[in-house]
Amino acid sequence: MRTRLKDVADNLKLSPALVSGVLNRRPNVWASEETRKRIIEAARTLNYQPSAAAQALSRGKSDTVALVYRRLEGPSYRLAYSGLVDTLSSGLQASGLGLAVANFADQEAVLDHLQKLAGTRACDAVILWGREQDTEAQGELLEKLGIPFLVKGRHERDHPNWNQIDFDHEGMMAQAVDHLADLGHSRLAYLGFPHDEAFVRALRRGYVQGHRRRLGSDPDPRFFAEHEDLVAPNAETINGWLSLPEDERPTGFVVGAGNSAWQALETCIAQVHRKLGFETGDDAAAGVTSLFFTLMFGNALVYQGIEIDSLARLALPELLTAIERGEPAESVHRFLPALSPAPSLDLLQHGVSFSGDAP
Amino acid sequence: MRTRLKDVADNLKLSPALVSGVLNRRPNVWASEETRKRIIEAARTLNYQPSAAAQALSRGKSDTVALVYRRLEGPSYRLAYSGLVDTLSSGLQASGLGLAVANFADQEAVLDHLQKLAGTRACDAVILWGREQDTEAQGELLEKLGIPFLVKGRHERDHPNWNQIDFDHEGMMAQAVDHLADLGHSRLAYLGFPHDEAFVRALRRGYVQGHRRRLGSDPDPRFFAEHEDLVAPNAETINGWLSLPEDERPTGFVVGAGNSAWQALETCIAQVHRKLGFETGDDAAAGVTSLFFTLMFGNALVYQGIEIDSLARLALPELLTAIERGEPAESVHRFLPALSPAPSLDLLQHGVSFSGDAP
DNA sequence: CTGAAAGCGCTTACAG
DNA sequence: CTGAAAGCGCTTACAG
Repeated sequence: MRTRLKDVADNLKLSPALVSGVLNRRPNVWASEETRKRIIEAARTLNYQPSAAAQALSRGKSDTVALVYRRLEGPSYRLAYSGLVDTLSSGLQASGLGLAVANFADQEAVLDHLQKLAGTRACDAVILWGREQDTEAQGELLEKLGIPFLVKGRHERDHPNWNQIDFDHEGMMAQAVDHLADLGHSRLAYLGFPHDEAFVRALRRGYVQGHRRRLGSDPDPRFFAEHEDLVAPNAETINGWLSLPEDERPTGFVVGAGNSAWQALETCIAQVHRKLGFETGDDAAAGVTSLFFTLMFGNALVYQGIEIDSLARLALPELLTAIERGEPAESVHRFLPALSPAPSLDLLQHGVSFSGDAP
Repeated sequence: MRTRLKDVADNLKLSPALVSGVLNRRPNVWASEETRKRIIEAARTLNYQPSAAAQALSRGKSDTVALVYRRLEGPSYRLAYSGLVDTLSSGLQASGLGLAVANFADQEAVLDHLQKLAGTRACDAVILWGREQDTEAQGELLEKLGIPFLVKGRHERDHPNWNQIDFDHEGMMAQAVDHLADLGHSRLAYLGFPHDEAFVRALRRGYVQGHRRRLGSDPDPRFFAEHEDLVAPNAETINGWLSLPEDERPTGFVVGAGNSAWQALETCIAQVHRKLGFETGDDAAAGVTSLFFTLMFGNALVYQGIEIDSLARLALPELLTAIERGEPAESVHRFLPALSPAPSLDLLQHGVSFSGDAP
């Protein structure tokens, strides 16, 4: 049988109220040092653990934060979330809070669940993760329901007062431009995603603004391409660029896309007997990659494994404060990761060479 | 203000007990169809949601399952877990159960937390994930505490009665041997991990037994190598194999290791102007890879993205039954995925060739 | 078919 | 410094 508060109190011939007060360090509870010691000792000896349900019921809070999101298909989404739960759970645990996770296939189910969470009081706060097109309505619902929340994404325009967190995509692209300019490249090209999502727009914007600021001009529109995450369409565009006269073609590449763009870039460049690198005469590239990525031929600086958990770690304190105070947190967090060298197989050092075929 | 059971009852001039009984479809509650309809309708209208805490307290169960694990460092571990939480959460949700997640840096903290979970009754069952060396003691603790649990891993020897789930690593390796033999290869080599973990041993065992069964002999001990997940040591071994006389060297490769082994294999084979493939004259390989993996030069059948969530999906029903019955589930589940073609860049089709240097 | 009552295990004023 | 009492919002026999 589990030991209850009453058991501890009976054991010490004290009232449950006093034992409860001491164990919870309640400020206006007066007990001699001696009594406190006995209480704490007895609780330990009897292995007393307060019932979570009873505490939740009487305190009116669950000491639980819910992570709620719409499930997205495909391994890249999975990847993008990996590590998130780890970080959230351990961060919350450190503050004595539990993490409940719930995900659903469609937005309607998510909204239903949020409504239910509010009704059953199963959590004190919510963390929303996912694409802005989903999280926006989710946040609005929580706002209406008066539940503190933290949302991943870029809602600064329509909801500047939301507690929100995301990468500083603009800054990331600007850093990439700076790096290439530092290496001496002035004709830059951009490989991005074609999607109409907030982070894609931010990458785009960051590239354009970085280009203006650092190189004093708008990017050459010929050298701006956005393709799905497939090798072939990227390769076609890149081959077009590379077939231009030597003094016209781009030599620096900013990547705001996935691994397929990188693979196309490396392959195409190798086929014209060049490579990505940091030396004079090398072409150069910088930008984002997926979590697992290895260059085959050359070297480049990348945002690799840009850790989604950095985000969580950054915004969690604010959320915790909001939970304690019971009022919404208001803050926009943007995280700017650093460029670092991508791992490379350095195949060119190991006997690989190319004839001139195009993919 | 939230609406409580009492509000619904007052509204209908009924007793809370009746309303509760009808809403929970309790069998020995008698109410006219008309009354039932009115109750359900009123609950809907008033947006009544029973308090999770109150239900947990009075029912003595939390309708929550806890996923507890020791946090392992490194992206490959992350990857191996990605998708797990998605699957568990949605699977449990479908049965009206919530998922609580807690992870800790070290084993001691995990055990503490399990003890606490038992004491606070914060969950009805636990799912343990991680390496056998950790989960074994965790499972033993839960067994002692009398909490139903499901554990990922291979505990069939010491705890055959545990509800446990893992891949059929033996079967996977045997399938790989069969595939290579089907292609006509008889001199096989094995690239594995050097670790003393249950799944590594199972891969090893599966290869050896598969080799015996299909090829009628023990594997050639010269062609058996286990290296850390790094390219260089794998490449050294493979180069040794490839330098043997044509009619002695292995032509089929079973991989029970990570992407580095594959990268070494591909590079070394390409440098002797061969490639992995399914045609006569090709070398061939089959085995496990990490979630994100692309061949550069050739083709092979792999267990790619062997989905950890298949495991969860497979064992969850059993766990749910155990929770309902309140007694431990007893069952060993092994999941055998199918080999499928790895994605390939097919660089050999696109102008890549090799000189003879060694990595 | 229906309702009053006790109980789940805590917390929180409040009176001493 | 201490203890009796009410309350959190349900569920569950139990008596009608």
